[in-house]
Amino acid sequence: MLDLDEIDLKILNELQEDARISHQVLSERVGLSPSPCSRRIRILESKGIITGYSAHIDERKLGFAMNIFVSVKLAHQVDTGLVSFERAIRLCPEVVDCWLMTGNRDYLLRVSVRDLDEFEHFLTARLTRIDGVSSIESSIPIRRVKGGMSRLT
Amino acid sequence: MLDLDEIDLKILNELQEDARISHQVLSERVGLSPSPCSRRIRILESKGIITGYSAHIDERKLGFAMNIFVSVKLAHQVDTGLVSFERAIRLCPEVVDCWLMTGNRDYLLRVSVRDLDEFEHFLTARLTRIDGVSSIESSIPIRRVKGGMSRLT
DNA sequence: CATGAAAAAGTTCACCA
DNA sequence: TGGTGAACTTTTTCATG
Repeated sequence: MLDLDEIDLKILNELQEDARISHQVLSERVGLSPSPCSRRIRILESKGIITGYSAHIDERKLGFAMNIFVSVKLAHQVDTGLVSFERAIRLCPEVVDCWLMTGNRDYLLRVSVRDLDEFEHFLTARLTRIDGVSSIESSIPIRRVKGGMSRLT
Repeated sequence: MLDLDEIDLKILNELQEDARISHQVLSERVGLSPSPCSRRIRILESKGIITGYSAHIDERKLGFAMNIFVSVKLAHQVDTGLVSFERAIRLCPEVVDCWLMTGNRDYLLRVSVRDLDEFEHFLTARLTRIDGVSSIESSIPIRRVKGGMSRLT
């Protein structure tokens, strides 16, 4: 079903580092000519191994200088909690990352804000108003050491 | 210095959702013609607002089905701890994300592994062997609810 | 900033090895 | 599967309004 060889992994690696590289340059780097190269790309896309392409945007340059991790626990009695909580979270522009954790109704969020004032507003005007939210814990990172790329090897 | 208008934000949004969109289609969507559109893109790149383009790869399809968050605390006495720890982390293919947290010598990692066996190997053969690592706590997410995009608004 | 045309570059396809 | 070359599309640049 998958059958990825070394060349496919090289292609994935190159496209992960620069999605707008031309097929010509890409084909030279992976040691192929352009045609089979673009064929392989289309196969990788159709198999769902490549799921899309996106521009990387420097959030700090747009004014979102702060990241904050927030652990959220939902109240035990709320039965439709997960679905409605997740729907609410997806509508928050501040939340850039959200994981459902093992353990009961535990979420880990990463929120992106301009400053602490905006974070306080996010907490009071949004997060605490979502139905079923019972406890919140925040921690503040200083900087990102590594990130943004998928594991390939 | 920045001077981003509505159209620039639309461009960023479109490129974040599909970095390989053609300039023609993009220009239609943002309500411009292709020439000024590509000029704006180049400006956004040169200002460092767009920092790159990358393919999204489905890690699960490559066999990396599990994510694990790992909190690491470094021993207090290790002075060159941060630099050498970070260098070691950058060399671990399993670590897809790493944040330096506030609080003393605290890191939050996200590691991507095939299964618990590989995770155990990562812990015993890699992480615990890095100089200065004093305590480790793991938590396992069930699924990602939201993620992968930068905040724009 | 829009338009339109021309030049350059990139992509895709049929066909052969 | 990979290579070649032709047909096609897209991108870039420029003159003009």
